[in-house]
Amino acid sequence: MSSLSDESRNAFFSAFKTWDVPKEHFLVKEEQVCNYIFFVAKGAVRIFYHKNEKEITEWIALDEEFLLSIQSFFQRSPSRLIIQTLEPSEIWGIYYDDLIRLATAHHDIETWFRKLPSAALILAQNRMDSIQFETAHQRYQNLLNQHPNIIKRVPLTYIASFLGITIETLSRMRAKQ
Amino acid sequence: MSSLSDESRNAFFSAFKTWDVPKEHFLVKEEQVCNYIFFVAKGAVRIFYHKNEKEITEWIALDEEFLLSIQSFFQRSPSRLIIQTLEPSEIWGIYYDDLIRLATAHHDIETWFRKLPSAALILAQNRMDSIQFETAHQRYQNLLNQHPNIIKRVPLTYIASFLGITIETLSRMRAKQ
DNA sequence: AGTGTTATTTGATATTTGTCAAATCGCCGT
DNA sequence: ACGGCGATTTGACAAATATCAAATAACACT
Repeated sequence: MSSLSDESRNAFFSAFKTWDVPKEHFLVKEEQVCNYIFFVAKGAVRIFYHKNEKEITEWIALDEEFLLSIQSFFQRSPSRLIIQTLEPSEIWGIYYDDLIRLATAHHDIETWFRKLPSAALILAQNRMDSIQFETAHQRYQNLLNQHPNIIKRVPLTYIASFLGITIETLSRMRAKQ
Repeated sequence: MSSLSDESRNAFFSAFKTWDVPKEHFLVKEEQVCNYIFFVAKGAVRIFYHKNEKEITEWIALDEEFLLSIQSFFQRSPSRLIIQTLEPSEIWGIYYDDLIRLATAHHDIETWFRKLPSAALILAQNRMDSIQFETAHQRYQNLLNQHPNIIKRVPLTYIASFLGITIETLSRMRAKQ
């Protein structure tokens, strides 16, 4: 994003649609195609999937963060991931076809756009790393350091699910500072 | 790959270079750019990275499997991942520039190529899922079912590292069938 | 074949985290 | 302010896996 020219950036932001959505509104439902790259202008949104009967939180985006189902958006296929607001939120979104049009017209947008999946892959690998090699306590501390607002604003269930631990364990960690 | 026309497939395979490499040969060293998509025609290759002082196995490819550092190959940036043979192997590789040339000439190759990062993302997410929600024993059983040859041919250290458990635990699992 | 080296197995114990149950807190609507 | 209900905390205990140490097995080289 920082790599875009002013002109491209303007074109990019002009293409956004905006919505005011209530709490627990679905931006992408299960098996829907994710047609937008979303930007959470204000609010809180979780991205999760179903595993057995449970809902597994993959990420929680607060104010001024992008999110989407990369796989669904890029492969134009139904999404395993579900995207839902946790608070009343102001959401922006750029539609797939519009983004393709922009990418055709602006080479730097094209470049940015093309890098998204492999950038997401790096994030996924980092997260895997953290689940595999860090203790639950370290993961909690990292989240606390890097995203204190998530800890403050979001109910324990979602955080515990994101960290891959039980609510009880998370509660105990929180207790000893 | 199965989606390619015969013509494209021929063009694709003609573009491969081939090498006979000894055991413990590096196909990609740390911080090098991964310039090839590799195909392990015969042999065994591990892909791993350094975490603290340790080597973490990300995957082990045996005969007739593709592998590469997606992130490095697509972003043209230094690889965190290291690729090294575990046995004397016959390796094929298609060079980045050649693949780009092919993708320009053959639309189905372009499509295949473009999907690689988001396809890899799905695999990464599945693996994360398995690390997060399956027990070590389940992961071992799955590997045994899906890739029995890895268990047979590859030293415990690499397998244990891939499964995210200690050698001792793996040895014990193996003991009780 | 014999020796040194590395890989694997086995045992005892510690640690981390999960599970189940119950108590308490905090918020929402009236 | 009150009652109710979901969210969070706390406790006791169980399960899975790691750690450390030692024994044994497999292998590579002369």
